[in-house]
Amino acid sequence: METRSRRSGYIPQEIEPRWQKVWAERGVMKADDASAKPKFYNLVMFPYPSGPLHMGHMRNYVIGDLLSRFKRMQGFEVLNPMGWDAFGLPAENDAIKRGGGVHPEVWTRGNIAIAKRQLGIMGVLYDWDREVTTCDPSYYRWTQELFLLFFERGLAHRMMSPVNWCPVDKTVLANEQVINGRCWRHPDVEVEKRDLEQWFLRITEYADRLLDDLSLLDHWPEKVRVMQANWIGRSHGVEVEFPIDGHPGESMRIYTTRPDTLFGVTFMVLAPEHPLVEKLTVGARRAAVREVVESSRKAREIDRMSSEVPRLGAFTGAYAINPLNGEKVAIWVGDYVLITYGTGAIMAVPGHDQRDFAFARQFGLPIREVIAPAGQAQGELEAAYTGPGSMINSGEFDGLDSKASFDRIAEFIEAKGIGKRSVKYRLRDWLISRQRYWGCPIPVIHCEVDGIVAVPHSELPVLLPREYKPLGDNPDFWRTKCPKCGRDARRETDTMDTFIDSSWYFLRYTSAHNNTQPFDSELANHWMAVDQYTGGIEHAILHLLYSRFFQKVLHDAGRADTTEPFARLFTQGMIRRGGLVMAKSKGNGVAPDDLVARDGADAARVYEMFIGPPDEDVEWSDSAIAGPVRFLQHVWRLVDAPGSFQVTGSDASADVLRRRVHQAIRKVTEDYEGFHFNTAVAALMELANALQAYLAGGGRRDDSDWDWALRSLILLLNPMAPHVGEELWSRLGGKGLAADAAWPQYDPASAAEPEVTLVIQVAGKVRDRATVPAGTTEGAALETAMRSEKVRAALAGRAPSKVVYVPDRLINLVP
RNA sequence: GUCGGCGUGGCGGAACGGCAGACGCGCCAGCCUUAGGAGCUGGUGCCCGAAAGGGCGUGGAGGUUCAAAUCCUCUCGCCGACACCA
Repeated sequence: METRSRRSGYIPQEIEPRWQKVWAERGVMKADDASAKPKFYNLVMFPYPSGPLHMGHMRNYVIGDLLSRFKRMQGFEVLNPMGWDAFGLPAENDAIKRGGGVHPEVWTRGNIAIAKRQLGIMGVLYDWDREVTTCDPSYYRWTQELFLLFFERGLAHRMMSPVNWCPVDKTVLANEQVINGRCWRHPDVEVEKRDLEQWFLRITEYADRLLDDLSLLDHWPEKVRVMQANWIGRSHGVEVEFPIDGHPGESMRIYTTRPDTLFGVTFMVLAPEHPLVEKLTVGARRAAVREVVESSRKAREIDRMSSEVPRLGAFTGAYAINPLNGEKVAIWVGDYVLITYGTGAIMAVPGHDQRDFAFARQFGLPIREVIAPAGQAQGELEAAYTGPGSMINSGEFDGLDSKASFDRIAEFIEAKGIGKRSVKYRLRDWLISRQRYWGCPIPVIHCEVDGIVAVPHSELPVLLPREYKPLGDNPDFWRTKCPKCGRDARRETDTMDTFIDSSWYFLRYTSAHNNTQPFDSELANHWMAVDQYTGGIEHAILHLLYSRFFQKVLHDAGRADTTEPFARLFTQGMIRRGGLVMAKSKGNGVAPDDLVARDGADAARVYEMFIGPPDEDVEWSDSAIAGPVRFLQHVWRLVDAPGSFQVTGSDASADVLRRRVHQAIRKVTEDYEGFHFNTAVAALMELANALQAYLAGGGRRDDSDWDWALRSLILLLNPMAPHVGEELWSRLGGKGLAADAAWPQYDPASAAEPEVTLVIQVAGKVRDRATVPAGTTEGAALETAMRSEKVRAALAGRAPSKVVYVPDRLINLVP
């Protein structure tokens, strides 16, 4: 491929490898644990090495590298590590697909090598001494250690449960990995429900803290915090016992967040799986009820999740007694009630709950109004009224405000001993068992006598066998002895969800070679929390919630001071091409290798920053990279090619040049800090244009103003285009590496413009402009405005009745 | 359905309530050149006009304000998340 830059003298292919070598040799991005400088832990979500990286992935790493270089120049000791989320199904699937028997480890290691090389040619630097690879025994032995820590603290347990099963991956999935009833990896594959005994982590014990501490994360995107809060789904309600008519001692316990509607209950509904269904159903209703139970069991998860009517439902023949008003209400079984939430049973208030309303309509059940919006009953309802109002048809509670009555009624219920206040969560415990080979083995042993026994710490790691087949099919792996009694025992053959691996890797980076514990607490406390975490929004719930959970458990275990792992979070947008997200599977990826070969890494980096706001999705353009290419050539010629600009005779003022530089330093610094990289590029281009205008006006290249202006440009550009930065810095005789240079400082007074353009409006319309000294008074501005013929014409003889003056900006004359 | 985000030139996108369209791509004209997919100079929202100048313009309709892309209400369109959680 031909380069675009034959004539400019800027040949990226000649300088890039040279500087990459220098950075590596001098250990530019090595983090010093003992540095006296303020620390800055800059982290980009580590990748799953599934193959070559494309420019969609690269956006992330360029942002991270830019920040690391910027923060270093600002005087921080930067920790900027990288690693590989290397366990996972794609390694197995790919190995199977190719049929050639490629071992997942070989596949994974190969991909790591490719990605690592690609990061290198893009000029992206890391402290590779701290590299972690989650599939390496030197890492997963500590994942196992942490599992045992959870186990010993009662936070890891095994239980029988209806779980999500992906028939393609042949493994169970966490709730978080089921999207609309489908597997997160296979959007066209519906998950099945199976009853299996599985390992869970008790994340629900941390639900309150995970929710409440979101308020500490004021540098996280609001969107992510809202998503996590919704996922945790805490609700405050009341559990109430409804006695069963004709079954003394038996009662139906329901959960409601609307105790103010208790007088509006016209029927009750049990989930099909509820144990009372079998007990309560009367003979004549048995067939109909069984039909509902069977159909909903067989119904595909996806249908059951749909809120479309018709629903499955049947009357059981039994009645409950409303403990508040003594009314007998029919008990139904209905598939819209979930056994997994609350008590698996509800009181139905069709007047004020849309789901109950639909069910009542479908089966011709009564509807009663107990909340009136403006104190007035609405009569026949077309839909449930779910808003606030005052209570009616509610005995002694009539007239109470529906919202305010919550506590009144809750107290009443508690006083009568028929129920109690209760908090429920949508969040479920985290299912971590996976029936796969390529994952971290769960370090426990099943003994017929001693039950579940932890593998002794001294015997870790439980190594994955080399042979690629399910662990359950590998007796050499699972045949073992009980550590307690020494009898024959069976090793656990499930591996862990790979999200466990990534829930603590940021801690491992702080002492990546520690061989006595997962991480050194002192070093972790030094570097944590991560000051800046950058990654994709797709992890808003999964990875970010799990990592927060781990951090809190490790805090409770006395291993870490910090309770939140990531102080500041940035979620970058995705890059599309041809309207689709850039992805290997879509065949629309742009290889960094090709761009580097043609235009150089710096142009590719600048283009990725210039392409649009980093938090938004953007469309890749194959032609628009020409702008950044020209820009870098332009900068190059400012340093290197004295004769290449026409002199046009415009003014060359050193004052103007100095001002432009101070303005650019301010703008670029603020934009880097605020993640406005696209406008930072624009500011750098403007500065380059200002330097050129200075030359075009006959400005001299041998004075100190020029030299300082040029060096400032190079340093501001350096985090974004580091190879050009180093090369030109050294050609200008800069001391040391640009990467080690101090960030330019600006002086606000020197950045201020002495003259401003005053916009002159008449009745809010721009009629003229005038150049006036900064700080012009209102009186002088008005005088200037009235001298304008255009203004006088617009006023047409009328005198302004009102004058609005915004100093140094605008004057508006209102007739 | 609920919640959230976004609608600005041919294109990507700028714009503390105060000059709409910075910066760039593309395009047009000129210069330089053996050559141009290089470089340099200028132009480029739309309409009327030779020009000077004028009018109109940030999805649509209202509103607040001296002043609205920006704030408020309604509405249309696109995108995303959640989706029977009682």
